[in-house]
Amino acid sequence: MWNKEGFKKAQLVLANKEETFTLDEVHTVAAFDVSFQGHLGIGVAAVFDYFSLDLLECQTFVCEPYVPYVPTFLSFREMPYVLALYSRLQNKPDLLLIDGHGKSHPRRMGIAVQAGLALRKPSIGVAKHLLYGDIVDRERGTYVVDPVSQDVLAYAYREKPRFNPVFISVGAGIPTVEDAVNLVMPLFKGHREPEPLRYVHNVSLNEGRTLVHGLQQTY
DNA sequence: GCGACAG
DNA sequence: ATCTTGTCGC
Repeated sequence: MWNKEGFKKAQLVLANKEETFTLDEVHTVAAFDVSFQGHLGIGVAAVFDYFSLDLLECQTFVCEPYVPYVPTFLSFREMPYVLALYSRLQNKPDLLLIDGHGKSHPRRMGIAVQAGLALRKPSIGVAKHLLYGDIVDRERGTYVVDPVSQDVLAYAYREKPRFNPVFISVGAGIPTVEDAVNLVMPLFKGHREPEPLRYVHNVSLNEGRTLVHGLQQTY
């Protein structure tokens, strides 16, 4: 079984791990997302051309989650999907885009960080809700800073003035929040979330509904 | 003790 | 995340 203390220790150990990889030229980007239908989790990964946003590949992985969702331990629930999906990708991407936080996490160990470390690939987290940190308005925009160290943890980005922000944070292999923002900006096309994440989210929901319908026809 | 809490 | 109906607006 699992327990919070064990998870927390694992996160603290990982937090000291060295990142032996860095971001070089970005030609392709892969987005990951997981949705849930009943007792099943539907993970989806899609690879896109970074510049044209042409879809190069899309993979799906369905299985029951091993652990429940517990705040600050999301990665232990969703990482299995990310790892399985990545291994199935024929086109290994240059950059990972993860639905969730990176270092904007109480122990700097959001799922985007763990995914980047595990797969040895630069990664960025894009979350729809704040998990940890204080919102501060600065001249250059709205940021999330650590309440203790004041470190900049994320950038709150609004594609349009009326949109709720998404929180862009560094996962692994990327120096600063500014770098993460610069890398993700070209992927926004008028919606709250960047296109690759919108795509995998939609596929995940559709796959889930298809599965449910298929099961219902069994009755 | 109180409030917050990615997906 | 998911459970859920209609509704306002570009």
